[in-house]
Amino acid sequence: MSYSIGQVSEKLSISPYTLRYYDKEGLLPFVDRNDAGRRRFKDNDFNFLEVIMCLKEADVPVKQIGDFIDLCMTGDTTLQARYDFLTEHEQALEKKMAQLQHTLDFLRWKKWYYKTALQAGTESIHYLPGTNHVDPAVHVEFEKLVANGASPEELGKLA
Amino acid sequence: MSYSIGQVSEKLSISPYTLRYYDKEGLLPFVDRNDAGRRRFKDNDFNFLEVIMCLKEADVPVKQIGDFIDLCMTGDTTLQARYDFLTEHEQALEKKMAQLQHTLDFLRWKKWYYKTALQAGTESIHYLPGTNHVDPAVHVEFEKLVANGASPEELGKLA
DNA sequence: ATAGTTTCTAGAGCTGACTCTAAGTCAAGC
DNA sequence: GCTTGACTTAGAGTCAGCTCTAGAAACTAT
Repeated sequence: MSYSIGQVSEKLSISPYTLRYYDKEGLLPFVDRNDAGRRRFKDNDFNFLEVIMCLKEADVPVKQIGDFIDLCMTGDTTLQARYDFLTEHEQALEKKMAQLQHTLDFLRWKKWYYKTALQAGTESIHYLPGTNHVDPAVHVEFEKLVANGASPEELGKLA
Repeated sequence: MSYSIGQVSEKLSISPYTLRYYDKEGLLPFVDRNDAGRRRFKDNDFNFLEVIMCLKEADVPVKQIGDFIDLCMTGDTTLQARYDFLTEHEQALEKKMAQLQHTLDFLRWKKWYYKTALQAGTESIHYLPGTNHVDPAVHVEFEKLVANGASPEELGKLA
């Protein structure tokens, strides 16, 4: 069973332009061609494509994905290097997810800030008296609620 | 207390170029200028900068961050819109984190694939007999281990 | 006062990742 | 045989998000 670039494009929701671009960048050296020079993807190629999409999702630059594919094509001598490559990006991803959790918590504190402002009808309840500058005590209050067991997610929810 | 662009750059580890670029894009309308036209950041401005960096971290495009800052400058009539904006990006971020968890699990299954190949000294243990195509049963085996309570993270770890 | 550092603006340049155009090839249906 | 549509290449164009340059003005330290 083999697939044209259009069929692969359809299956993976990637434009044929992008697939050709990946090929040009050396990400698809495993793809065969027919007599007319047209790309014929095999079933096994989807394993590679899956890895490529995974690494893209993990924000690995196209060039580095190409390096990994090169390792794959070289054979068993690169097994350790491939393992190390994946470990490196696993760690980067873990770090990123921790960072995003931080970001999410910040977003939720800001939601609580606006929720309470909405309930008061004005943001000025959060300002230092006589200014339009936020009172640092407001964030402290939020942190206190969280420390007492409230979840940031729930605190941000509008009734 | 006020801060020059260089001091802010230092504090937040953002280049002055980038700060000026953000200003040009309308992200910093709250920043004052001195008589000579130089930017003077106030303590309160760091609240805005914190929000800007948070939204950047959440992959919100610069233009949309500008829209949010515009809402902030407009006053209490936009409280609901600001709350909704944050909710929208909270949801996008939750979705993204779920996707990244998927990606992480995939990375770990591939680590296990290479770990077992390394232990065997060759990737060919995963191939269908007489081919260099991966046997789909290999992934099934991994999934079985996970279903039986093994953690993908541990399975991928080299002894 | 002067040298060195920092800042200012406008605008050019860069990078990554596509995205498309042009001109041509090939396969399928009428 | 001829049209239609999917494919090919090389190379140009686009977009976001910086990043830097040039030339002028303004602080800072001696």
